[in-house]
Amino acid sequence: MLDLAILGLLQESPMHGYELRKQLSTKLGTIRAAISYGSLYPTLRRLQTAGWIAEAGETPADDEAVPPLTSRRGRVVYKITAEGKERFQDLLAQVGPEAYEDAAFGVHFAFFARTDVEVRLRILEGRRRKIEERREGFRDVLGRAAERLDAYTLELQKHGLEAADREVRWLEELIANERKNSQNPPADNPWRP
Amino acid sequence: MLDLAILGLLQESPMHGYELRKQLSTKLGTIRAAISYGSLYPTLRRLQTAGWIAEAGETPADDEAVPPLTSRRGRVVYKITAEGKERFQDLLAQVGPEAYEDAAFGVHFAFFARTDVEVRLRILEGRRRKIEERREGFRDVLGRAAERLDAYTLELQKHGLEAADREVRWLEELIANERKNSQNPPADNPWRP
DNA sequence: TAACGATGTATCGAGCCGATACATCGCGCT
DNA sequence: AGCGCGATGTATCGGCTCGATACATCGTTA
Repeated sequence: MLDLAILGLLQESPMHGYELRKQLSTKLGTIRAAISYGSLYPTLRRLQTAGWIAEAGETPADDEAVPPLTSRRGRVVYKITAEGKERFQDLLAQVGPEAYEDAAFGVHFAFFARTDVEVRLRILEGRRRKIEERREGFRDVLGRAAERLDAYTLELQKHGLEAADREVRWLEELIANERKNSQNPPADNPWRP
Repeated sequence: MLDLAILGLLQESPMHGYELRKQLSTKLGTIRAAISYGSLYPTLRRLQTAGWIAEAGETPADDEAVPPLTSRRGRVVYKITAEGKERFQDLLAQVGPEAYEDAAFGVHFAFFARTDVEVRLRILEGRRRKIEERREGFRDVLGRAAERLDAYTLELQKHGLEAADREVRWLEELIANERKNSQNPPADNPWRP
């Protein structure tokens, strides 16, 4: 899940850890909050071991000795490898039920511009079903057990129901748009690097 | 965080793990999804070791031998202890910055009916500040960097902004209500067991 | 009575987070 | 010049949590 996100970002341009984290935070909106370094760095090492990414060297220039003193660790820039790009495409295409969860959905959605239309539709519809179920859960509680709940729990349920409802409508718009655009030529796939 | 939730529920009535999980899921609305058994059972044991909760026995009745055969594990009902009730009150009152995070906020909110007004206000206002910051983050991205983003990322940001905006308004309503009710006698603290 | 789904307890590996430590860089203040 | 301070940057550790899995019992229905 983090794998997909990192590979996707590195595909746009080489980057080091800190930058990666920042881009992730903004790109993923509410759904996925911020990624922590305790997850990021181990993942980077795992990806490097697997061969999906490699260090990019940051122009070593012409020094005689390697580090003069004070170990000098400096920033580590990573770039994606050819195998990494394949892996990215695989991850993009293979959509299991976990892709509808909050976090994973956010990541998948963030790279929709590089995803096939059919896959996009599959994900959006799966997500919609999931949120619809959540919405029905709220409805049930409010309908069947409202009198047994205190005022605050009730308020929380009402707010949850409304949020779910909005999200379903949002997804519906997106789905309708995909269908329309897949009829006549999509004109463009607006992704600006 | 799970501690608070479990102690709170057990205060309403003794319960076993499975039931605990169900109640949690519905009571906590969207904010906190479902709690997994991999978290629940270890936590229960920890709480029991600490002395906050104890097994309630489930009416052992009058059997001569303990388990006839087939180890017969059966359901384990837990009840809260006196120390546990103290602990619950402590956890309710001590509101650090972590109480404004999604998960913790949901749990705290779920037990607002048994929380002091000042504490309720502190939590609601802290939460509002947090969501306001999140909202500003979305605004910044949409204002400053909109032209550099692809259509889907843009859409995600817009949806995030709208959701954050709604939540701020919701919190504002709740805060206004608290203030109003803390002026004249609250009339009642509607919590039905 | 046999099958099946809901109920129920429990563990394991892996992922992820928050806190923490440490180092460097650029900037402004005095 | 010197000093501090916040942003940038890499890295680890303990602990919590999740998803998957296993296993057992109960009630209902075919």
